[in-house]
Amino acid sequence: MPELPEVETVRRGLAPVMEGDVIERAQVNRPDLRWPLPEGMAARLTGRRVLVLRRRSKYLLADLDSAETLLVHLGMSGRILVSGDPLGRFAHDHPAPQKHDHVVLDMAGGARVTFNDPRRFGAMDLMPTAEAEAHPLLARLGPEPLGNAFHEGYLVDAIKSRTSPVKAVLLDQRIVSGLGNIYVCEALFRAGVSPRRRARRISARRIGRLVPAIREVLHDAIAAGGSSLRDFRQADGELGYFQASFDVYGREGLACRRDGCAGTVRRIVQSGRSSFYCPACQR
DNA sequence: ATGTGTTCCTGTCCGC
DNA sequence: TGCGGACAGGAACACA
Repeated sequence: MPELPEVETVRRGLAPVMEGDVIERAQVNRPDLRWPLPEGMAARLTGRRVLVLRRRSKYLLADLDSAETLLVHLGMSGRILVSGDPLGRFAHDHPAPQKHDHVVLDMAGGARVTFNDPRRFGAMDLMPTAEAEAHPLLARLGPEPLGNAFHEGYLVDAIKSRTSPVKAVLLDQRIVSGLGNIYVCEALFRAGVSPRRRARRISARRIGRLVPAIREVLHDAIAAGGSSLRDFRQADGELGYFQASFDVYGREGLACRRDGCAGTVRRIVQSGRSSFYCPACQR
């Protein structure tokens, strides 16, 4: 579910109530998500001050004053909601507990941070802050798509041996980290590249269009507070609204939105996932 | 090394 | 209303 823009939206919502504040109480309602939760997680979080809330790819990282870092991944259906914020930035009252509220953090300042994940594809872990980048889930991630290390020369080199369709290659987090099914489809549309095209068969010139297309669609989505399909919410419970700007994702059978294009958006399945594209303007 | 299919889990939607 | 099947924003894992 949440891709980079949604995770960044959550981070921006959580940072004002978590950074600098102390976790007064940590309630852990089940022993596992995708994997077992770390040993003694509740005790290791209780009384700890959150120094910084960072994002790496689709992971949230909270650096604590115990020199440990809490890693959170939202999987497909994970949500984090804030309530009870005394400064009025979020709902003042705590809502009734919901099914699948797996972890609840009460901050000393009054805010409550609730992690809810029906499908439990999400994950949490705790590690020494100094070893965060070496964590197995983070160590092999490719560059951030919005960072300086992601550029035309890098991408040309990274995919030059890849014979898979570019759609599958851009979903590979080792190539570039943070894209998911929606934003790969949308970026390929903006760049005019077919999701079916073999990665190594894309000219450098067209890769030169793909890189800014990826950056732009992510920037646009972050500015819109992410995309809300089914269950994504910003930390304050509001819906993101980027889904209204989708050109192809979920638009099977509808008219291509590019000016002057008479094409119809198609859906195909590639390595088990839906791809949406306009066959008339993506080559 | 690279490519592909399966799997984890719950919920929703659509057709009958 | 109920039931079965398809599908869902991820990504580790097993195996060709």
